[in-house]
Amino acid sequence: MTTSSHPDRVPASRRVAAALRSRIESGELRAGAPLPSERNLAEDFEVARNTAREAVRLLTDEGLVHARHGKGVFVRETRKLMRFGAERYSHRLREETGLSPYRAEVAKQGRTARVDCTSITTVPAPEFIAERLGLVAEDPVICRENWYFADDEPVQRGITYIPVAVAGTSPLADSANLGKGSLYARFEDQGYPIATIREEISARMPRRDEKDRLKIPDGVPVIEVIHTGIDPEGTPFETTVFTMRADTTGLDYTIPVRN
Amino acid sequence: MTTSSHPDRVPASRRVAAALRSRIESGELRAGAPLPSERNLAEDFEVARNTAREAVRLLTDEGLVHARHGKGVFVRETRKLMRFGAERYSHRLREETGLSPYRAEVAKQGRTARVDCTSITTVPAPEFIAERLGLVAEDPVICRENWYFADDEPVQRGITYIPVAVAGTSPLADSANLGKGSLYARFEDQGYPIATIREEISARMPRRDEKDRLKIPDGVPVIEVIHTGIDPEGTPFETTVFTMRADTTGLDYTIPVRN
DNA sequence: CAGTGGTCTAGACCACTCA
DNA sequence: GAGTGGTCTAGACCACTGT
Repeated sequence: MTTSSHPDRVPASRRVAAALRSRIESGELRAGAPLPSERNLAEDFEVARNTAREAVRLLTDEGLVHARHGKGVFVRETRKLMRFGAERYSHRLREETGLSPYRAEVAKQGRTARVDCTSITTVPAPEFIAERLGLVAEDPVICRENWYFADDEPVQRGITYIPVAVAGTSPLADSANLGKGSLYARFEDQGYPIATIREEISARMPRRDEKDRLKIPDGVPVIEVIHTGIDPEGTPFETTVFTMRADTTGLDYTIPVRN
Repeated sequence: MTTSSHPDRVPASRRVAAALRSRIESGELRAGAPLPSERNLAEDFEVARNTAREAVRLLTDEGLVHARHGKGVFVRETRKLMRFGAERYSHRLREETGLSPYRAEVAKQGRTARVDCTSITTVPAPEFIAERLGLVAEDPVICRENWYFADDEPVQRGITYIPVAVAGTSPLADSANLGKGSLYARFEDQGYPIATIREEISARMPRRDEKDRLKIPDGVPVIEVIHTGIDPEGTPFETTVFTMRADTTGLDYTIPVRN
């Protein structure tokens, strides 16, 4: 009766993880509180340190806790989300504040925005960009890479593709400093007021380089938005790929439904 | 050991991971192809099996590969996304097809939809629901839990909250079978045609139970959408929390920009 | 310095898959 | 039965953080 083929034996690492998880969910371990050290967990649960470590990793992969080298493992703080919506492209908001959509959003949350334009190049359009801009692949496009910060913390990256015909000789084509109202004001100058946006949204785990540059902790995915700006005639004039960390950033759209 | 003071700063597991990653990105290892077994990797790179295993785990956590017990580790297939947009709430689409928004979307992709309503209960409104429905917390709401499948694969879960005043004695309050056009047709019957939707989007790693029930592989996040349906007078009449796996599902919105 | 997590080793056995 | 990944042990040393 004691031994048999396969009892529903739960691996030790999951048992330890489940115990910790319930102590977190019950509120016994609050946000910011340290977990017992791996060596203590090993002792308390009578497992090897590697097994305790595996348990902690399971929680890390769920985004419940995060480790700080040399300090300990802590219950993750629930961070306030900044949610970005369609109104950030509003002409009125731009006129009232003179700010770019990103700056306006961050200012609204009482934080300090910074945007670094790290590169402006002309490249052949990748296929998925050409599709969205009504070009054929390899057509040249201006490619602007921007990094967005709030209180000096990296928040998102945006890579904007602009047909050369749209950018012309305007600052869009080569100037890092776009002036008052920023990118969308310049599109308006060029004869492309934004009337409609298309936003294609997905989520995935960050690649190593993204994780490093956006300082994304373990167990946190990124949201990827392929954003396309469209003028009143239905002509797309720019596509931007945004990549943002999902624990501090989200989206919020209010959309009329057609009948 | 070769050097003593400051040997190469890159841990062996990351070196192995980087080597595999570049073989994947170069196309040498295509989607669906097996990686060398952990024991082979250990031998080839002259590390312990656990170290090779750690390397594989790094790739798994990036969503690049996935392990199948007893078979091997395989480069993940890029699966075609089903993207859900606002037009799925369109009255016209409903009239033309007689289908619920989900069924219409899945049919459009040539797959077979199934929706299981697993529970209908009346509960006190959680705070975040009460906020969105203009209620006070604890007000009773109908709570409908639905599971959505495409070709018998689980795709998403939706938990819909409806004020009892809205549901009345209609099928919304208690019937799993909602009839032609489904949920949004019934709201229309009750005097709440959908005019506007608000969609709040975030992403996170799945909890253990979500991972199991949605059959989500390692390294794949979920997208969470808090959807609120609003009538022409601006009255919200239902809020649904959707949870969907991010490797097969996405969102696609076309939104007019206010000036 | 002591204590923490990060990496690594060299084994072992279990659970699953497939020929 | 042979080969795969999954779990586990009992050590070891390194890197980082505090005092």
